[in-house]
Amino acid sequence: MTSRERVPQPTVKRLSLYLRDLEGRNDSPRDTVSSRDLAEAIGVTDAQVRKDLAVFGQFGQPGIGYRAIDLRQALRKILGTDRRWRTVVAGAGNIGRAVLNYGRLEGKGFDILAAFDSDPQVIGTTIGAHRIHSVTELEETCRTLSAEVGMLAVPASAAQSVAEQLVRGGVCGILNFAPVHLSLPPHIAITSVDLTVSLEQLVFRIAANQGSG
Amino acid sequence: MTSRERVPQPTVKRLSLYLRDLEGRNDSPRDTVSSRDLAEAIGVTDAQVRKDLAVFGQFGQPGIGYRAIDLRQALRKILGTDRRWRTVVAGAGNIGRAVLNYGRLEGKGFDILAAFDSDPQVIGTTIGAHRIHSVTELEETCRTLSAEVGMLAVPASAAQSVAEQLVRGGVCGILNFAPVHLSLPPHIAITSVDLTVSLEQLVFRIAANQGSG
DNA sequence: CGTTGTGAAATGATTCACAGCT
DNA sequence: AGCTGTGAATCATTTCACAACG
Repeated sequence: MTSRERVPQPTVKRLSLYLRDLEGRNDSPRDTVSSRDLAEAIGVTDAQVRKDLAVFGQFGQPGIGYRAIDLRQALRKILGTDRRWRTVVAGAGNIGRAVLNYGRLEGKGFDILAAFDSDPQVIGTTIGAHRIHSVTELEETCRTLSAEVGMLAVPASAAQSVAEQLVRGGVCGILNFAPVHLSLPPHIAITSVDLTVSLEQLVFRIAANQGSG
Repeated sequence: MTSRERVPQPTVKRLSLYLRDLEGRNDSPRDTVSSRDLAEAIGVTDAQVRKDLAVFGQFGQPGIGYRAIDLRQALRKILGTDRRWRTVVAGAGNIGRAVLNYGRLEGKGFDILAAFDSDPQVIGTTIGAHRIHSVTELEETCRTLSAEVGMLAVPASAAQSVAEQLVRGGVCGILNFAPVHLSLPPHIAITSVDLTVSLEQLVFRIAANQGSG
């Protein structure tokens, strides 16, 4: 596979969207999909689709398109969802609960091996078939389980500290739901999701739409 | 205010992050913050901060920095959180519940006026002080309430249809949690949040780190 | 003929570097 | 001296347009 060092960030996001579309189809082994099909499905240009896929090699056949099944498998491999990821969840508040109940994560390759919270009322309870452990055990448990991915759903005030515990526990990537910037060693991958930021983007665009008629 | 038509998308996102940082400070009326401070807080360069802010005018004083209180207020105005937004929530499953319980939305200017679901077991119950109505009433209720923003947290299979109902109900922006691309008129603003896409970005980057490690 | 893959051109975003203000 | 605002330069991404292929 092409070296992953020079992949445009926007491309990675779109690859996920192409894959999402392909996973939603039930195609027979010979079904093909064109760059135009995928482009319409996610709302970009067909040239964009071809450029995105070309970063990782040649998947298509001129005059025909892409074999849906093969492309799907190739995208899974590129994105890393062709294997399983040992995952833990830190924080069982609002967002943590939603994640633990989400269910579709296992199907996408993410095995939730443990969940943690600091609230004595919550520790020991079960959410979405996952038992909640004390956050004091987080670091050691992560190490024992060889956890690779941490989903961080604790309050902003605790986020940096718990993130550092995850890192000491050996995780190499954190999905951060807390509304703070995490400062961690550069070899730790971080992706952040912030509801407020998303809402602000939305209403900015509403205002922009209205301003320009 | 400068025309909103030519604002780089990445800038809008960073403005939210600057604001998030400023909201987390408790500053006295004379406190100032430099582009370097903000840059470190969110992990970008100081030149980037100045360029971002310069899009909307001149807020700073050479040699001094930005007055924290003023900058915060300016960012709220730019992003649209200096006013209130009439908001509804469609879908009271996992994600809808997390949103309804989230609590901090009101403080950010988003008034949740109504929530809807299709499940008879859920209709009539109360989640986070919000009563759940039948989705059959969605369009009319949105119109009656003059709803402006819809948060879409229904299953993928229902998302396009419910989104269209929101639009007919008069909302002008949708925060889409469903894992599908929405096709709506161009005057409707859409921001999408997809847990799976975020996770795939994360694990792609983990693999990239290890490949070049 | 339809469709891919891809250089070349165009557009967009970030960084540099420094004049000018406090 | 410290810091902003900004034109110019660099870097990144997207779009164009078309040769080559099935």
